[in-house]
Amino acid sequence: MARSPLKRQVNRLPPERRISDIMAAAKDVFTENGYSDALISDIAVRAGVVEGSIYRFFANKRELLVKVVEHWFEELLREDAEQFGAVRGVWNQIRFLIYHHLMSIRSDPALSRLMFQEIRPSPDYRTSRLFELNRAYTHRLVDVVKAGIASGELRPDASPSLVRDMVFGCIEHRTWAFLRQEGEFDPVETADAITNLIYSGLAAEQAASPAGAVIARLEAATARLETIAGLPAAIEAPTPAAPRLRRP
Amino acid sequence: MARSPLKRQVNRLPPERRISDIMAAAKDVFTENGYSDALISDIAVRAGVVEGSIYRFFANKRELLVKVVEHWFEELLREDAEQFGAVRGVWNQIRFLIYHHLMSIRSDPALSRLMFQEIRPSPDYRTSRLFELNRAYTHRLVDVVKAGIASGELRPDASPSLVRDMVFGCIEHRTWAFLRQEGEFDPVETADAITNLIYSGLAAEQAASPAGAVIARLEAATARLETIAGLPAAIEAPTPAAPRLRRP
DNA sequence: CACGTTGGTGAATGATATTTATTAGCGGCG
DNA sequence: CGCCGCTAATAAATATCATTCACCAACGTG
Repeated sequence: MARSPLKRQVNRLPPERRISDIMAAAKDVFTENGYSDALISDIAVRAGVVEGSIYRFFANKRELLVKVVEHWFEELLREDAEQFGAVRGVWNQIRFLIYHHLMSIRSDPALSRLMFQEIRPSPDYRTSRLFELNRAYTHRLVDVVKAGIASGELRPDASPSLVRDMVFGCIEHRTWAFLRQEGEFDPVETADAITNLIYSGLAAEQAASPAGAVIARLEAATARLETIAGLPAAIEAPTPAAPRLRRP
Repeated sequence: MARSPLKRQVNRLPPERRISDIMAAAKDVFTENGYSDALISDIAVRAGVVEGSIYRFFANKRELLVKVVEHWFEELLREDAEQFGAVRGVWNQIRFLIYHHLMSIRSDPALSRLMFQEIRPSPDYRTSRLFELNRAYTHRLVDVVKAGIASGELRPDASPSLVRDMVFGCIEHRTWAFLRQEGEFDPVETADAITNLIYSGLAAEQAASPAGAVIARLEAATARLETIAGLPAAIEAPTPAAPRLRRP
């Protein structure tokens, strides 16, 4: 119980300086080792403080991680926002958003990784500041799509939120290999490919698949799905749900 | 040092029985608490064994998780595979794969979550059995798209792997809210919406945006991207990269 | 029925995040 | 100018788990 009366050295620095030192050290250690293999003791050493001091500024290891990622994401949003403001035209804007999301992943893969794989899965994410930031970030695409629909450039029956999920989901799937530090990708080329696909869809020219035939196939598919998957009767077979054809 | 010579009870059961007991208990504890908050001691109690016994069958906590998820995923593949074999037609097959991925997530959200958010991100995932299984699972869509291109039903310039990323990425993004146990989704409706969007794309009718105008917009976008994003000179501006129009 | 072997046991160990008792140094006040 | 209380930093203690290990119950074998 009795503690030896050791001489101790005290490191007195302005609090902002300490906080930014700790966050900088934490960023390095987290990105090098991942969250669970990052040691508080390691962060403390690199920040030039003692372990206990970290808990004076951050409630626990997880809050430290969140603060580090928040800081990065805020920077990202700030610089991105002013550039986006200068882009005109629906098509142009969609392409820009895709391109920049790819760039942000490529520019700091380790932090993107922490964001997508460590923070977003956590149960309290929805109530966090990062959730709001990310929401605002991706919502720009929703707004662009809505504007495009309003102006008649995009299909009126498209779901803006589905487009958002498709675009950002696609980007993340595409970059997963890269996030594991394996391989490279070209943001411009990738952005163009994604934009192109989301723009034109997968179907061949009308000539190759006449409307009637497609709808017939779809109806067959619907019927079969019910049989094969054993859908409970409560869930209705989809109403026509036909792929909207160019010329109905 | 000396251990007290306590009487101890020994639980002698066929090894397969013990293993399946442990895996069942582990599945429950992992899905209830998530990986890092799951306690080995808790798993041991529920399986009716002692902590040390778990390490007789599984090298460590992580291997136990992997085995649990592998088991689930194998079941999933088995039943899915025979159903898929009965589906005919490109369009039909794409819709089926989307629908079934949605169903698998909805049927066991907690296990899907462990697979996508705990296992897939890990660094050694690429060399694991689950990686191979998942690869085979998603590769079916790649094959379907290739076949569709060969038969002329799908655009010949579509990238099959990009379609795969777009579809599975979209599904996962869409179901994230659900994975956090908040909200519901209707697999049939969702599958139809996704299939529809990937099929027809986002662009409005040709009539509404004549080819010339779209290409002009695209070229403007390309030029602007270089300026705004400060692309290094080494990365070339994308070649026309025009959205392939229905009637070039 | 002695005896080696297998596999199960539960306590010990080790690694870390977090807490706490204690003190260094600053600033206000006599 | 010096004492004193207060705040913030410190280093050691504690708590929490995963993992290991020394020991022994049961089974099979000769």
